[in-house]
Amino acid sequence: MIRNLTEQDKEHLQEALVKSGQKVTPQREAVFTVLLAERDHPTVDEVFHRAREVMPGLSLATVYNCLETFVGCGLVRQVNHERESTRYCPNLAPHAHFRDKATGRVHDIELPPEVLKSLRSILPPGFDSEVIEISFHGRAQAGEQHSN
Amino acid sequence: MIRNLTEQDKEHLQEALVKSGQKVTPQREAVFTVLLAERDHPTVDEVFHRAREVMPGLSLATVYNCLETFVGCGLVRQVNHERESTRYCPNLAPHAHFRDKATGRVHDIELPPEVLKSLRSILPPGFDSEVIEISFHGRAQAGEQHSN
DNA sequence: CTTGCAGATTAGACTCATTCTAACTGTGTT
DNA sequence: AACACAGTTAGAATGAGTCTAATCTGCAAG
Ligand SMILES: [Mn+2]
Ligand SMILES: [Mn+2]
Ligand SMILES: [Zn+2]
Ligand SMILES: [Zn+2]
Repeated sequence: MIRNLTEQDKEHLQEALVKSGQKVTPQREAVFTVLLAERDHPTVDEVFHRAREVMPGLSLATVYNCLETFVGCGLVRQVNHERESTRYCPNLAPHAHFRDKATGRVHDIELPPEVLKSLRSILPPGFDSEVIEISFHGRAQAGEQHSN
Repeated sequence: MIRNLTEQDKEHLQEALVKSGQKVTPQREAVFTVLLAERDHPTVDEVFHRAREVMPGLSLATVYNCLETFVGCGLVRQVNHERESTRYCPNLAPHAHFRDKATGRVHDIELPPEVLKSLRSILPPGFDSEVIEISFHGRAQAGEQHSN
């Protein structure tokens, strides 16, 4: 269930960390592995429990630290929905999030470049946006499986 | 600075409250007045302090209650940005939010119907969204005054 | 080798926005 | 008057997230 990182993934991790002057550690590998294994936008706590199965001594503080580090070096995105616990997403392609009212699950929604562009175009001159967050909230029919 | 509600606004408030089986109270009027007076997306605490100037006995709990009530009956929108305190917005037209990195201020960004439509169109069949939240984060040049 | 250092990890304390609880108030009804 | 009921209130509780201070872990210098 928590299969190991591919060589590709390891390189991706290492490059991003080293590029921002930080080290690859067993804890960071474990946390990153968890994020890639199941792309269901886990909360910190969920990451913590999953990672512990493979590294029992891991602390919650370290999970917070690792995730912050990953966000900082662009390996992972933070996903916020209203006041709920922060979730984490390793999908680096531009996408929106859909939270299912019924299940609480969060799905990735592909964001085509032209839609992104039309969104940017609504900003009046003088407004320069680095981050755009788009989140939907509603119902997804069962059967509409994870476009996770 | 906290000028009174117009007859229009009073009717709007009353209608929304009564329609959902709730009462118009002095506290609710005060909180609503604060929201309409300065449309700068205040936090609960900011609403609290502003409303107190006009109603010194008002409690923080009541401000939370009023705002929740208003959101519930569609008088006001909640605005979330990452993990910051929740803000409140009485602008009922469809719009996005832009948070200025430098000042922390939140600006309303008009959302034209065709952009809203193109956004809805990215949802795969089976996904039915009731709420769409769009937030930008970046820098607004001074001089780009409140498109509040 | 030792030692020193810097970054990383850890447990636990702490913060603070928000929620909850239980007492109280005000208004309208029997 | 006694009651019902929504709303208000102060303060306690919650809990995600942050901070602190004590280790740990490589690695590099002496
Ligand atoms: Mn969100
Ligand atoms: Mn937001
Ligand atoms: Zn995602
Ligand atoms: Zn707004």
